[in-house]
Amino acid sequence: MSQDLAPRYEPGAIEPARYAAWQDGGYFHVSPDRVLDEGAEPYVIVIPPPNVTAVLHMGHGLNNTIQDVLIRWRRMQGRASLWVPGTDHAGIATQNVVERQLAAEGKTRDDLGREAFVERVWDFVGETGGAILEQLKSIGCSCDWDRTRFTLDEELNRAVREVFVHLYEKDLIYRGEYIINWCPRCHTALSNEEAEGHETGGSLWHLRYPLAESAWGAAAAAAEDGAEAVGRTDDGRWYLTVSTTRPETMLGDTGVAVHPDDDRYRALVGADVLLPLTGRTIPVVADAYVDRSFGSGMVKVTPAHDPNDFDIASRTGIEVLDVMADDASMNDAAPEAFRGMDRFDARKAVLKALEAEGLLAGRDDHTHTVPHCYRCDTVVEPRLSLQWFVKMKPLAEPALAASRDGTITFAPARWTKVYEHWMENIRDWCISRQLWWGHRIPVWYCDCGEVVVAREDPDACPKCGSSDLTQDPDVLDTWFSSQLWPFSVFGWPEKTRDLAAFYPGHSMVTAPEILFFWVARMIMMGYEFHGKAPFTEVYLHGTVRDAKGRKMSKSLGNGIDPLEVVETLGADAMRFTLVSQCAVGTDIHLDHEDVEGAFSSGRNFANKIWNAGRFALLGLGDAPVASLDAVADDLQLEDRWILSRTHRAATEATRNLERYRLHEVADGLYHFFWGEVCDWYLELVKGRLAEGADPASRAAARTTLATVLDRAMRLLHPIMPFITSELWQRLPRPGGQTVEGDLIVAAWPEHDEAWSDPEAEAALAALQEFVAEVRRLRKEYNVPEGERVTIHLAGGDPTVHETVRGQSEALERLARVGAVTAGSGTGVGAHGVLRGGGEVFLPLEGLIDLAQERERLSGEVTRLQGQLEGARRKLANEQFVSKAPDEVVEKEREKARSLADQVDKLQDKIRQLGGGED
RNA sequence: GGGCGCGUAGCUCAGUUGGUUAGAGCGCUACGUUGACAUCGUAGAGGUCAGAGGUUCGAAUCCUCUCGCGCCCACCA
Repeated sequence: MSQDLAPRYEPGAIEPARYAAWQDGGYFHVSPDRVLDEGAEPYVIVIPPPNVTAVLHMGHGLNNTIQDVLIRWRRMQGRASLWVPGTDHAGIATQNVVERQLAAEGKTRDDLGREAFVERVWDFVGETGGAILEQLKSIGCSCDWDRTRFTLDEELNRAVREVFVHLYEKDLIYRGEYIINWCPRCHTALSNEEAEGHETGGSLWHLRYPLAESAWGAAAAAAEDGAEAVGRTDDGRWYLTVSTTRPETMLGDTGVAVHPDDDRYRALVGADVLLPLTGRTIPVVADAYVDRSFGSGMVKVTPAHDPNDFDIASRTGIEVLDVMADDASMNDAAPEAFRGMDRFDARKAVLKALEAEGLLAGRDDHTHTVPHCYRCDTVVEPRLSLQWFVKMKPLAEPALAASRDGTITFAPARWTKVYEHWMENIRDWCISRQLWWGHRIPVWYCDCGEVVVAREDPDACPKCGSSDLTQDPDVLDTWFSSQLWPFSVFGWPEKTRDLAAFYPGHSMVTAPEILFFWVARMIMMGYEFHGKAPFTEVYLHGTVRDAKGRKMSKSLGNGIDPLEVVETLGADAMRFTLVSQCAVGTDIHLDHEDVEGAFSSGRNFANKIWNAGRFALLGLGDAPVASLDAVADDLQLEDRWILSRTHRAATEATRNLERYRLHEVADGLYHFFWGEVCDWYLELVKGRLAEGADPASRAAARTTLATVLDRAMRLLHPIMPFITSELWQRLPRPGGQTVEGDLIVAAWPEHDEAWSDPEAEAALAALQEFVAEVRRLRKEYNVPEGERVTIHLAGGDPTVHETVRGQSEALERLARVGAVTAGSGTGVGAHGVLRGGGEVFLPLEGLIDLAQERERLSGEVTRLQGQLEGARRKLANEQFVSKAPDEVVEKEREKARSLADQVDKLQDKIRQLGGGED
C-alpha cells in the first residue's frame, strides 16, 4: 500500500469519484424491508422540494447540507436512514417563467390556449426541470434517488384528489364569494400567506361626500354638536368627510358608516349621501366595526374591495359593487371617465376630479402595510371573488395540541410560540388559483345545477345523466400538494409498504419563511389523514446573507454559486463552513465579493485533514498495525490521552447532533482534530513512529494513530463526507481486520467508554501548560528558534511536579516540541509559574537588560498583588465560603496560594536582578 | 397595535442549568520553512459583555427600565 498523496487536498480529483462510488454501492437506497422485515429503526427526512425550475443557490446549499449531515449520521448509527428527494411544480412561479418566455416571443398564454400552454410548461420542465437535483449531488447529498418524486407525478395527483374529495365530503372544503387577495399581474387569487405586507409610505386622503338636501337639517344639528366629519362648502352645501389610502375605491363605495353609539352622528344614520363622480346616492349606515376614536369616526364603505367593508355590507345589507377588472383596471361599473384606467392612474384621476369639484379636503402622510404578491411583488388588490376555501379551524386543533404537548418540537424553541399563535388565529385558506399549471380542481358542474366532486373524472352527471359536464377551470394552490409530501411520496392513498415503513418521519429541516406555508399545513394533514404528525422535530435554520447582511438574491446579484465553490474549494470546504456557522437561530453571512475568504475556514480545515492523513499514512507505512488490545500495556501517556479525547469528542458530537446544535458539532470536531490530534498528538508521536524507535512504543503509537484517525474520519464524515471517505479507505486497520463497504456505512463512534482516562487527560493538560509556558518565555525573551535552552523545574504543587517528573519520556519529547532541553539551572533567568503549581526557570544571563526586566517584574508584582487581594477578600467572605460549591471555593484557595507563591518568587527574582539597588 | 429575537474582540458570531483567567473563525502584529500541512507553526495585541438600576456570596447569563437594530403577525379607514 504505497501512499502517494498530493501535498494539497484537491477536491476536483476526489469528490466526483467518491460520489459515484457511493451511488454505485447503492448506499443511499433504503428498502422498506429493512424496517418491516429486518427490524431496523427508520430515520426519515423528506426534502423540502425545491421548485422544479430552481437553480441551486446557497440557501439550498445550507438546507441540504444540514439534512445530509443528519441523514449520514443516522445512517452510521445503523438506522434505516432515508432521505426522499424531489421537486415541486411551483404553480405560479413556474407559470410565470414560461409566460415570460412567451412574452419574449410576443405571445401570451391565451394565444396558445390552455392545453398547448400546459404542454409547453411540461416541455420546459422536461428539458431543464430538476437540474437542481443533479446539483445537489455535487454537494454530496445522499438522497435516495430511486425515490425522486415530483408533485405533479401521477401517484401524487391521486393523493391530491383523495384529500380534496375527503375534505369536501367532511365539509372542510367549500366554495364561496369572499374578499380575497388578488394579484392583478398573475391574474389569480392568493392565500393570506402569499400576500406579503410591506411597510409603505403613502398618503391618507380626506374626501368630501355631499349630503342630499333632505339631510341638511340633521347635518347642521350634528355640526352644532361638534361632529368633525360634517362641514359646509362655501356655497352652502353640507357634506361628510371620509378618509382613505386608496381614493380610487370610492368609485365602488356603497355607503358611509358610523358607530351605532356615536352620538355625534346618530341623526345622520339613514341619510342619503351623493357619492361624487358617480351620480349614485348611498346611505349612511351604523355598524359597530367603526372605531369612534379613529379619525372623524366616519368611514367610507367599499364592500367589494375591502374585507371589513364587505362584512359591514353583509350586516347592514348595503350593496356590493365591484369596480375593477382582473388586471385591476376600472371596469364598466365605474363611471365612464375612469373605465379601463389602471387603478393607480384612476387614483390620480379621481383625486383630480374631486379637487376640481372642491371635494378634496386634504391629505396627510401615512405609512401603512401594503400587501404584495409573494411571487411578482405587485400590489395585491383585495377583491370580492368566488373561490374555493379550506375550513382550517378543525384541522388546526390536533396540530396545535401536538406542539403544546411536545409531540412536535421546534429548534430553536422560540418558533413554538410563532407556530402556536398562527394556529390559534388560523383563517380559512383560499386554495383555488386562476392558473393553468397545477392540479386541476376535481369539481365538475352540470347545467342541471349539480356539482360533482370526485376522485375519478366523471363521465356523466349522476343527477340528470348529462355527459356535458364542465370541470372547474381553476387549479389548486401549489402548497395544497406540498402539504401532502410526507406521505404522498410513499404512494398514499395506497397502503404501501413504504408508507408502513417510513411514515411518520422524523426531522423536518427548513427555513422559517415557510413555517406557515408548508410546515404547519403538513402537520395538519398528517393528523387528518394518519392521526399522526408527519415528523417529530422541526429544525428551522437561518438565512444566507451577504457581508452587508442582505439576503442573497438573484436580483441583487449578491449570491454565491455553490457549484463554483465546489469546483474551486470543494464540497467539503463549503459544507464545513456552512455548518460551522450554523448556530441555532442565526443567519449566515458570506461575502460574495471574497468567496475564497468566505469559505477559507472550511478549505483550510479540509487541507489540514488531508495532510494529517497524508502524514499518518507515510508514518504508518505498509507494515501491519497491531490491534489496540495487543498494545494495551505499551500505551504511553499521549496515547491514552488522545484515545480519551477521542471518546470525549465522540460523546459531545453525538450529544450536539441530537440537539441540532450543528455549529457546536463542527466547532468541537474542528478543535479536536486540529488542536488535539494535529497540534499535540501527531507532534508527540513523531519520534515514536521512526524506524529506530523502541519497538513496543512504536507499535503502540502506530495502533493509536490508526485508531484515532479511524474515529476522527467517522466523526467528521457527516459534515465532510468526501475527504474523510477518501482517507479512511486508505487507512490501515488495527489488528488487520477487514472492513466492508465505505465509510458512509461505518459505525458511528459512541461506544468507546473504556478509552476515557481522566488521569491521562489531567497529566497531559499539565504538560501542555508546561510547554506553553516554556514557549511563552522563549518568545518573551527572544530566544532564537533554533537555540536550545536549559530549563529548570522546581517547587510548586507536588502532584504536578511528580506528574511532570514521572513522565520523563514524554517530557523529553515535549522538550523537542518546544526546542528546549530539560535540566537544572541557577542564577538570573526567566521565570514562569504554572497554573496548577510548579514552575519553569530559564537562565537568561546575557540575553536581556536587567534593569528593564526588574521594572517589568515590579509591575507584574503589583498586578499579582491586586489579584491576590481580590482572592483573599473573596475567601474572607463567609457567604461565599458557605454557599458556593466546595469545588469553587477550593479553586479560589488554590488561586490565592498560587498567587502568593508567584509574588514571593518574583520578589526573589527582583532581588537577584537588582543586586541591592532597590 | 401585538409578539419574538438581537446588541460580547476590528469583522462575523459562540457562550447549554448563574460559578476557575469570557471563547472561536477571519483579520492584525512579531518570529519561524530541521519535509504532513505557509491553505502551515509558535507567540502576541485586542473586550466596562449596548446603557442604567435591581436580585445574589457571585451576573455576559435572572428581573425592570432606557437606547439602537432586525424579524413575524394584525382589518383601524
